[in-house]
Amino acid sequence: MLAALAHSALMPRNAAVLPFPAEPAQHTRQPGPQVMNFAQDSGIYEEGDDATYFYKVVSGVVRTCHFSADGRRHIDAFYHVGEIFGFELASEHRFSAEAVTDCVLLPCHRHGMEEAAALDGVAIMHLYTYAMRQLDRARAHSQLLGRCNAMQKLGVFLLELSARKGDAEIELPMTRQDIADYLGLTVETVSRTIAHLEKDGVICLMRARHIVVKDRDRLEDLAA
Amino acid sequence: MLAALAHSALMPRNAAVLPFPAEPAQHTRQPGPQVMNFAQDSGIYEEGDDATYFYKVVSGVVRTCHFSADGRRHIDAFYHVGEIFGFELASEHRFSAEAVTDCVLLPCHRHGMEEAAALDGVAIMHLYTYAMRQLDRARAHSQLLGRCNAMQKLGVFLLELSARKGDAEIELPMTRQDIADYLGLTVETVSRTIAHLEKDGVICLMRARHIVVKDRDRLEDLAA
DNA sequence: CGGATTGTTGATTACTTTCAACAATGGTGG
DNA sequence: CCACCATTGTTGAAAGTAATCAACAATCCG
Repeated sequence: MLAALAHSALMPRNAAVLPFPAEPAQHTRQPGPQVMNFAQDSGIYEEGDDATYFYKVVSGVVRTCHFSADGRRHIDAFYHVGEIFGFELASEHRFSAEAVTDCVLLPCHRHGMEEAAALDGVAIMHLYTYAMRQLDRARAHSQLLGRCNAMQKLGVFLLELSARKGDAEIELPMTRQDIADYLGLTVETVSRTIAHLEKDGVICLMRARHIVVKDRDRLEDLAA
Repeated sequence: MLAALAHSALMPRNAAVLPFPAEPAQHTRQPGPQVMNFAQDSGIYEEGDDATYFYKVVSGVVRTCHFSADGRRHIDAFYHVGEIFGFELASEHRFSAEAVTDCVLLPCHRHGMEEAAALDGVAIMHLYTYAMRQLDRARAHSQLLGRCNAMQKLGVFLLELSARKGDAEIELPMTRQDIADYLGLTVETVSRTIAHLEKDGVICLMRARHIVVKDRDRLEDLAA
């Protein structure tokens, strides 16, 4: 069991990885019949739905979000290939989930996971590790929202996307509105801030959704 | 094991409870020699310290925080009696912890916990439950920081304190600066917003640290 | 009592939002 | 294949909210 912990420590910091269901599904060119397809902007589940299933992203990007009484949307997180979302402690989902792009998802039955955990110490250790990683992510996000101005928020956001891809060239899967709702800004501010970064030569805006990080150091200074 | 899950579901939503160490310590009038005392504003651990110990609050209030390069402080969370803080996935603490008031804390050895978890399915289930509860808390905080104005932030903050105590009369253990750093505001804005709430008759400011919620409904409307 | 800390209040500034208009893009059907 | 329309993104001007700078009041300790 402690070996499982040690192993976890070696995994990438923010990865949302669970060992179930079996990995093969994401490696096959033709995903088995157990995967589901979701069109861009379609809902996967809604806040308050029974959390019977959680999902692993096989391809595409997913957002989890919450709508407040006055109609404003808060995006809690984006989930990329290989990541897990929708796993809850409570019986209901606390956020809605929607497809940012066309997606292939692998739905996993929650009770299956819990039964596996009951039988298998390693499985539950993974559950725990998953929860703690998500926690780190959520805390980092709180810090970003609480302490930073628009420029810093965008800086961190772009650096994260770039780091995830391991490349200075970023293809944004989400709209400006998505970015705004994730960073606690408005579309206009996101747009203006990106324009400002381009004017300063920190990034190059090839197309609206295609950005190249020109000066990573300066971006990191901003994001500090 | 599933019984343990069901039990967890009955516990208060945001409680940060772990079964270790044994509960008796918090019930004795004279805590045993294993507890530690911390004076107000003293540091418990610093960001980057080895996360050898985590802590349970026996009395007092603790804040976990992070200092950014430009000297600004972000308070991640406040921990009250019975709650656990400083439990990490990584080997180092990601935040500093400080005593908001004079505190009595019960330090717990991390490896002790992990060994217990390795041997005991219920123990690790509690670990998992703890992590997921903290996650809910962190996500709610992100939402608050990302989507709300000063008035709404203060509304939610005061309602939480009031709910925790189960009383409309609140004794604030923290300074305005603490509140500001927790809500992503400045001291001045916190002070002004509280004054505004008082002028509107929503709260009554007995002393700076002693607030009575006069009109809970209106406060909830603000906080929505 | 006196000094330091904490909290309040006022005036000004800065940043972000809001409102508005327009440009670019992408998908669809003729 | 192109034109058209809806969606998405950008930019400008004005307004609003919170931050900053500054001064003062209240409170807490020694």
